[in-house]
Amino acid sequence: MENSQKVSLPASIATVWGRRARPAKGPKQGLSVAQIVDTAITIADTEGLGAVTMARVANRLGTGAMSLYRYVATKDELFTLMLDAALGQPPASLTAAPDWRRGLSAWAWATRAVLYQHLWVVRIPVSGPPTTPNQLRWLDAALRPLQNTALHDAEKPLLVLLLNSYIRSEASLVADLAVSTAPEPTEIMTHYNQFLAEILDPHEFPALVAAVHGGAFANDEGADREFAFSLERILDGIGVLIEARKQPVAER
Amino acid sequence: MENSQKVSLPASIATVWGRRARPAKGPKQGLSVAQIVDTAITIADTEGLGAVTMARVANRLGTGAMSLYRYVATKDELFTLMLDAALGQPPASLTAAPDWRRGLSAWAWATRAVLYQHLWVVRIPVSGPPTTPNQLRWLDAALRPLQNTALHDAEKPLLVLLLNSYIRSEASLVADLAVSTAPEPTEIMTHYNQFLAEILDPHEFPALVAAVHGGAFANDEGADREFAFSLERILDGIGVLIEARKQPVAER
DNA sequence: ATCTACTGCGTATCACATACGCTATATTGC
DNA sequence: GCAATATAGCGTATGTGATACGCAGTAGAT
Repeated sequence: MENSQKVSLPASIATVWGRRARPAKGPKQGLSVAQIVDTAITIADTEGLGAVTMARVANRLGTGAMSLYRYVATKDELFTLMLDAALGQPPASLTAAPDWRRGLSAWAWATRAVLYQHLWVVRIPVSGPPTTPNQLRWLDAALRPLQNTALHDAEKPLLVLLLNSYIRSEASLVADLAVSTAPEPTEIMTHYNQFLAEILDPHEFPALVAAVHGGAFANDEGADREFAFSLERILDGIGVLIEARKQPVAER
Repeated sequence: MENSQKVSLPASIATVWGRRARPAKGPKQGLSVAQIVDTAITIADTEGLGAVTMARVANRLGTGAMSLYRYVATKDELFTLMLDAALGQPPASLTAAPDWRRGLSAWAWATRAVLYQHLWVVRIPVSGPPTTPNQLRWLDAALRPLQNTALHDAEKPLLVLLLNSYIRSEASLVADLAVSTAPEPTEIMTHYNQFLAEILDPHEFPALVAAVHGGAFANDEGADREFAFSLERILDGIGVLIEARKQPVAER
C-alpha cells in the first residue's frame, strides 16, 4: 500500500526511487541492488563502461550472470542506477552562492568534477529528461541560483540545459582522449595541428587554415582554462538576458 | 607515389580522404565504398543506427557480410564514413552572411538541420577532434564569420565547439524522444511535468518544485523556439567577448 | 506440515563482429 | 600469349554478450 504510485512509473525509474516492493516470501536475497551497482561502478572506473558486462559484475560478486536479473530488469536499468549513484548528491556548499553567476559557476565546476571522476558517465546513452533522484537534485541545485532573477520560469531549465550540454560535451572530449592511443594530452593537439596543416587546401578551407597558422590548435592551454573560458561565455550570455529581463518594457 | 602521406594517417581516416590506394591486380571490385555507405545510411535513416549491421548492409547489396570488409576495415570505419557522408558539405549560402552573428546563427541552424535529417549521427560515438573532409568543411564554415573579429585565434575553435555542443545536445534530446514510446512530442512534457509534480518533495527540491509550479515544464514552446532561445544566449555571450576584445586595454 | 512465491543459477538461444581460408579472376612480367 | 600472383567474393567458424527458460531448494503464510 505504501509503495503504490499514482503515476505508473517505468519499472526502471521505480527502482531508482526505491519504490520497488520487496516481496515478503521466499528465500532471503543474497545480494542487493546497491552492491551490484557499486561493483559495476568499480569496473567502469577502472576499465571503462565497455567492460561492464553482466557476467563480469556477477563474477566479482561470486555469482552467475543471471542472478543479477533478480535485482535489475535490464542492463540499461543497471546503467541508469550507475549514473545516479555516480552523480551522488550535489555538494552542500553550492547553496552558499551570493549571486546567480557565482552560483551557476560553482554548479558547473562541481558537475564537471563529478563527470571527471566517472568519465564513463557520458558514455551512457541518455534517454529522456532527468528522472533519477540525484539527477533531479543536481537540476534543483542549478535552478536555485536563478530563483531570484527576473527570468521567466520556462527559461530557467533551458539555460541549465545549455550549461549542462557544454559540460557534458567537454567531458566527452576528455573521455575520448583518455581512450585514444595518444601518449600525452598536449601531444594529441600537436599531432592534430600537424595533420591539419598537411591535409588542408587553403583554397577550400581558408578560415581553418588561417586559424591553424594563427596557432589556434597548437598551444593547448589546458582543459581547465578552456573550460573556464567557455563557461564564462555562457554565463555572459545568461547575464545579458537577466539584465534584459529587468526592464520589462525593453526593446530587443 | 601520389598517394603517399607525410603523416601516417589512421587507416580509417585515409579512407575518408580517398587516400586508399586501389590495387591494380585481381578481379574487379563488385561494390564501392560509396555504395556501402549509402546503403548503411538508408538503413540508419529508416531504422536507426542500431539496425546497421554488417549483415544487413551486405544483404541489401546482395552479398555476404564478409564482402564488406574488402572496402571497410571495421564497422567503426563505416560509421565514420557514414558520418561524413551524412554531414555533406555546408550550404554555400553560409558564406553570404553580413556579420559574425548572423553568420554563426545561419551556421547553427544549418548544422541543426543536417542533424535532424539524420538523427542517428549523434549516436555515433565521437572519437577525437574533427578529421573527415566534411567535418572540416563545417568547421571552416563556422570559423569564417569570426575571421574579421578581434577574437584571438585560439578562442575561435573554442567558441565553435561551444556552439556545436549545444546543437548536438539538442539533437540528442530529440533523438531520444523520437525513440521513446511516447505518442506526442508535447505529451511527453505533460507526462514529465506530472511525474515531477508527484514525486518531488518541496523540502528537498525547492527550486525545482517552484519551477514546476511556475509551469516551467508544462507548456512546450516547440523545439524550434527553444533552440532559437538558447542559440541567442550563446551568441550574446560571444558578443560580449567580441566587444571586450575591441578595447585591448579593457578591464574584465 | 504444507503451500507457494520466491531465490540462485545452469543451460540454451540469438545476434553480431570478425578471423580464416578457399576458389575464381584480372594484371603483369616474360 | 602464358604463367605467376595479388586480389575478389564469400562460406564457415569463433567468440562475446544479453537474456529467456526452467528447475530445485527455501522461508514465510496458512
